[in-house]
Amino acid sequence: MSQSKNRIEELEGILREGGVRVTRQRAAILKILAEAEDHPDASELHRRAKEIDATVSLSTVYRTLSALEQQGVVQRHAFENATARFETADAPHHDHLIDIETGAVIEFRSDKIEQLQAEIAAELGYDLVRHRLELYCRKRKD
Amino acid sequence: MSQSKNRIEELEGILREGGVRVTRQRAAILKILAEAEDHPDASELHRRAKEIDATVSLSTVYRTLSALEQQGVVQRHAFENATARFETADAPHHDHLIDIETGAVIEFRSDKIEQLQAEIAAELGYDLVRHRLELYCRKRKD
DNA sequence: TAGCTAGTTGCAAATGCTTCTCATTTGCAT
DNA sequence: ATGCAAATGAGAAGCATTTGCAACTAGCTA
Repeated sequence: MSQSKNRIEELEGILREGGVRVTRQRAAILKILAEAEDHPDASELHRRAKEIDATVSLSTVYRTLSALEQQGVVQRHAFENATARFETADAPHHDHLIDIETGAVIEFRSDKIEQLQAEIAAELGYDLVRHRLELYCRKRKD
Repeated sequence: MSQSKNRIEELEGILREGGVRVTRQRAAILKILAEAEDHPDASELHRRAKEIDATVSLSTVYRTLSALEQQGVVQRHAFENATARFETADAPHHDHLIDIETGAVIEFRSDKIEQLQAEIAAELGYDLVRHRLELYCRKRKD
């Protein structure tokens, strides 16, 4: 896991450069986020972070997530009928497929769709700033 | 406006068939919705509905919207950092472009994107049930 | 047409997620 | 080491939305 250790140090560096202090609590949250393979929400992050540092409060989780989001280190997603979920913003841009039975999230990317979106915006006289594309699916039965 | 009058009677019929009573309050909300050219939120609908029937409460607006949504008569949208907005579900399926400066909503449709979405879901072993595609844009300057 | 009854209503209180307040603590530049 | 602005924990506050409850009413029934 020295891989993720480097990752974490890198993220801490980004924060310090952005004038954001790396506290014990933030280090814990950062570690949890960097190692997360899923898209946890604030209370799940809180639960996990407390295992590293029991003093982390839910307020701090929210405050840290906002700070990290502003630094571009974390991305926030608001999927349908659910609390906000988070992921580190290291992977290249992607959209999400949500399993409506389990809540599992799968990442995917389609350059064709990306391009079509920009074209549509342009046709309507707009510049595309960002988008949200979510596919709500059910596992194929057959 | 006898056009929209028919529309409203049609919607009322759908409700009655679904075992949902058409009360004074619901009739008012339905009329507002049928005539709306935009995508109002609950409190805006409340404001407008009160002009027809001053007794309509915000609770009833919410309860009615839920009922209408369940009957498939209304669609609910949760755009970024905003309260839920509603529209009648009569127009064929479409996605939305949101002007991030004014909050204005423009509807569009791309069969190519629709098709690509289904293909992506299939490739990942899923059946696409529904999706959400929103383009957050800024009006082109020049 | 009057009556019945389950569905609806308004109001206020409750929810649940997220943000804020404030007194106290702490990172980190000097 | 010191100082001080930034960060923290605990709990209160916000806000959109939902819910409990007692009073009403749509609309079927006789």
